[in-house]
Amino acid sequence: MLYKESHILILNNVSKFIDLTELEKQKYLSLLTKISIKRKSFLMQAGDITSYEYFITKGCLKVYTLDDDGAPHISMFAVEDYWTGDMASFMTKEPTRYFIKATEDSELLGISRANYELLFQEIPKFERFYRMLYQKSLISYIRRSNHGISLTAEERYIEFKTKYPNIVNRITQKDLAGYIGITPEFMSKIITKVNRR
Amino acid sequence: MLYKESHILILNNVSKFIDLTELEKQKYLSLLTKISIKRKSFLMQAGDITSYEYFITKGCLKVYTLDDDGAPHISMFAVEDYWTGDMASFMTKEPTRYFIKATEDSELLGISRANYELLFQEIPKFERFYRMLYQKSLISYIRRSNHGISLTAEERYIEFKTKYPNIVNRITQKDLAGYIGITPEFMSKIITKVNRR
DNA sequence: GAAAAAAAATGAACTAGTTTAAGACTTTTA
DNA sequence: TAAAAGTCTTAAACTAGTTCATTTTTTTTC
Repeated sequence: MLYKESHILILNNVSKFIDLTELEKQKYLSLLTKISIKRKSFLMQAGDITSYEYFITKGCLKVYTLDDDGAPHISMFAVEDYWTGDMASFMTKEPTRYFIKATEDSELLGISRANYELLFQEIPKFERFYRMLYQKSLISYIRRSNHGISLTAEERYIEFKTKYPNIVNRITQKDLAGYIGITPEFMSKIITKVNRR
Repeated sequence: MLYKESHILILNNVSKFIDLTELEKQKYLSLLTKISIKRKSFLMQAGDITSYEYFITKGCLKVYTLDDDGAPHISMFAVEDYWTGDMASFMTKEPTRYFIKATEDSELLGISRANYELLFQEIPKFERFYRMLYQKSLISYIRRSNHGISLTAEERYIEFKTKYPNIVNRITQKDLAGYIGITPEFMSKIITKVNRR
């Protein structure tokens, strides 16, 4: 069977953890919705109740909250082969506190809450897939939550650059500051300092 | 069937997400190892390759790393009804960077790597249990990793006190500082300031 | 229950990161 | 392609949090 490029990407992602038969692949793909989104538009805004989780097949999006002073705090950049969304709102049906905005024209595959539940009934192997996906994410978020309180801003910047060299060049310095957790002004100083070496 | 108190605790924890038959319960319990650990002794030290994940049935433990200057950074306090361990080392068999030390005499139930894998074969429902457990943990670690970079130390302290009122009284101010990500001296100042209100 | 060890409080001098403001540079839009 | 909007840089004054040193209080140990 010949698949579209975006479908190949998501099937490869799934195959990192579980094997699917041709029939299961087709069933799985039938539960997904293709979404195109223009640069600068929103996939989600604070207050929304989100009914989808998303897999990025093309582009880049930023996931962030706004604090009381209106300053953005970026929790992740989602690029090709990443999953994103607000799991808390997806699970509890409570309004999200997140904004998700495309920083490039992007293409996603979404799975709705209903289809997510259906998926486990139809192909129980997906419990394993998500168990392993969440386990892996958990390891990196535990790491990140420790680094947020134990590393200096400069150390966090160097870590980000090393870990995601491909993402650094696709985002603005201002957004990077929002991810590292500092002001754009101080981000500018750090970058000047680190590059001077 | 009559169960030991510690077994009731862990079965209740599991039943938050999945239902087990009597036979499955007994099978599950047979895969667990009971561990007793004295205050001030280590469940795990940096460099160990950990082969267990742990459920706490009694007591309190702190999970932490030491930075280059030897300062401790506490990533969680594990009390009754919590799961702990180093998932990264448990999964990859690489040496851990964590220490886990009992702050009270404690009792745990451990599941070995071999039995963890066996569990999924014998009772596939456990894929679902761990999928949901990890999903829930993920939500709170995403939150924590954002708060680490976006809140002040005082705000993080107030959040911790509100979220875990039962834990605050069981740990030292010094350990709390290690969790909040500040020095014990500054922790002391914050507590004096907040309590003065 | 006394001695030792660890934790907590306090203060002064310091550093990492913020705020505000202004000018230069780059990207977007009409 | 010019104007507008947004991003980046620099610098001075400020604040949150650290470091170091000392004293007091609490907990542990024998």
